[in-house]
Amino acid sequence: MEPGGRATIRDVALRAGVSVATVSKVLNGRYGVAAATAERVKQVIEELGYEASLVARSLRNVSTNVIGVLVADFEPFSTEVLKGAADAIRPTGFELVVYSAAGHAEQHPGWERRYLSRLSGTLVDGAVLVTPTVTDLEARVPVVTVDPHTGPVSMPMVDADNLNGAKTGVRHLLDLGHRRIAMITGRNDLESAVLREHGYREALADAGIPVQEELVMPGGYHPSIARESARRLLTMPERPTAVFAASDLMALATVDVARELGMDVPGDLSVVGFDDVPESVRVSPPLTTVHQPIHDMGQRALEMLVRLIRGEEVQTHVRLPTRLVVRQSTRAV
Amino acid sequence: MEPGGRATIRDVALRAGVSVATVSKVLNGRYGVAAATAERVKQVIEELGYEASLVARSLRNVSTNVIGVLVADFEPFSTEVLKGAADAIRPTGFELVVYSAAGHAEQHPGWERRYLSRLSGTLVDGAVLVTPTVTDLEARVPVVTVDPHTGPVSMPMVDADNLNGAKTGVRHLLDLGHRRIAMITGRNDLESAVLREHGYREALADAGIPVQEELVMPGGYHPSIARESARRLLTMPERPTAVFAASDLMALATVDVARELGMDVPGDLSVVGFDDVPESVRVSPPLTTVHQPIHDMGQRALEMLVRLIRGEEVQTHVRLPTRLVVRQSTRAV
DNA sequence: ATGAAAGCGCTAACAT
DNA sequence: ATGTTAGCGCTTTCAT
Repeated sequence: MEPGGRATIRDVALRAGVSVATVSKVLNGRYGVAAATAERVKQVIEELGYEASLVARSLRNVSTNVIGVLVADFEPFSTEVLKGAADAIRPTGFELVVYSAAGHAEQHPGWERRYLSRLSGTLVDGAVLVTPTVTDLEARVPVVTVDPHTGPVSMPMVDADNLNGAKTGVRHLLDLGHRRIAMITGRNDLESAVLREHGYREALADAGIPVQEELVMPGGYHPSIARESARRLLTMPERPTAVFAASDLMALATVDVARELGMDVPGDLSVVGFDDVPESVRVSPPLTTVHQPIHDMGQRALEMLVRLIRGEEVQTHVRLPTRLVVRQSTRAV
Repeated sequence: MEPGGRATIRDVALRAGVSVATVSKVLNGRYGVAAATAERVKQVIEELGYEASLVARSLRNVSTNVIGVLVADFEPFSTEVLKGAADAIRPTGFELVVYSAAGHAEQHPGWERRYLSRLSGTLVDGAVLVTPTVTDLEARVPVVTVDPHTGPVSMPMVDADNLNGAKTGVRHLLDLGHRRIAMITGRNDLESAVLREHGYREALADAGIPVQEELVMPGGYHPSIARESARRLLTMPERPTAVFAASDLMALATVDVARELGMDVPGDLSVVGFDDVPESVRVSPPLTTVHQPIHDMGQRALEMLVRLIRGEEVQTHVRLPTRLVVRQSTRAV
């Protein structure tokens, strides 16, 4: 063992005067080692601060006792899922490794397939995929997805009730007397975004108000695109009195634009967001928005995964309720 | 290759009618492969959706192009560090794996040593340790620590200016005319907590006010312990008019206790926290607190690590400034 | 009770 | 240009 280097099982074996096989047995509590020998080996392990390499071990073993969470990036949504997953993993005895494309995901669509391929069968016993773009992966380990994109979803999934969340948000505006309600949409390739738009349309339909297509503008979940759309909406001859945005960040952009145009929120314009990100409460006025139980989604996904790994049955689709949080960006007309 | 299973390099070799060595060469862009052969191999790789196992590869290679972040758990502090690290890693081309003890850390002090041992020399080229309890690890890869515990720190580290942050917080109370200022401290084994207490003492000393030891109470960074201390402080015959808590969560606990005792914050009691966690703005009244640039700490730590991996020089200790955020939990006496 | 040896998937030095 | 082989650190038969 080089100075400063990591001790390997061979270093331990050498120093204890036994074979690596014996050390391995001690390590894994297998039978067939004399008490005295085991004791000596343990002592050397202690001295050397030896710890078996996760990599070598998992190359050899079928199971690793490690669960993987794959994320495209660390942003508010994925980190919140992570917290939920961490809470759920505690009692299970599994350990957690999170693997991130670190923003290279856009350049490589299908990152989840590649990552899963790189990790499964070796490093992890199962994986949680957060907002994957590919939804019909086959892996040699169980996989659960959280808030996947559109497409045929062949994997167990956890998502929020985007449809009813959107309906509730729009109905809130309706209840306040708004009739000209615009929407800034998300990305069409995201199942959640599509459902939020459906919710908007259904809420209006339920109220007997025809959807005016010119009031439905793209936002792409991008503040800059949302700004553009907000500007066009708010400078229309007959402008809307309320805007429902498919995400908080887009709602916030809308508030900004309204301000720039000299309007007061909620005085001249009511705005409802979606997600309930931390920022939504830090801004002024605090944003009325539809809360997504992101933490719980992470928790449930992990629980499902563990059941799957243990060979138990699971519900293939868990949909968690959303709820409206009324703050101060909405007001009666 | 079993159906549904992962393809290995052998499957690719077999199907392309070449040796595994050739496939490996194609995979790594090495010379010595005929264009036609390379083409065929690439096609098979495509067909099979083959991706080299990270584990097998890193067992063999010295370098893996992966950076590890080791955290005891996913909580607000560590996830914020993660976001910073993710932002910093983007331009570097490294990928990120986060390994978590998932709450088993308390039971196994020295988790960072074990984890580092399990990962270094194999899975990762370097590691960032978030709030490690052990500060003098030697690993075979570069390591940078974020906000480490007390002790001889032999590794490069990033932390916040806890001393001046605390001084600023206390001085703010002093400026508001407070004289009986209590403190609820953190954990003595944490360098940051010790410095916060020093800052409190220095600020008082600078103002010519002797520290009254009965006003310095333990909080252990634990809301429940903080509650106990707050209760004792606030029921003293000559109770303090202000409390400086070493963390927001303890400050919030103090506010709760004050309420239970029928006091108004900030009317009857001013409270200053430390950290500026998201909750501090969600509560009522929003908390005056000392902001820690956690995101930047993660970013800087990762940048340092990459330099270290590349064999460049780094500053061994980076201390980032804190700043006071005045909200509504403080008022002049 | 102990150890020798094979092999997990991969890369690289060394044949051919 | 291609293949053979050794070996990374570990676990697990299978001998002894």
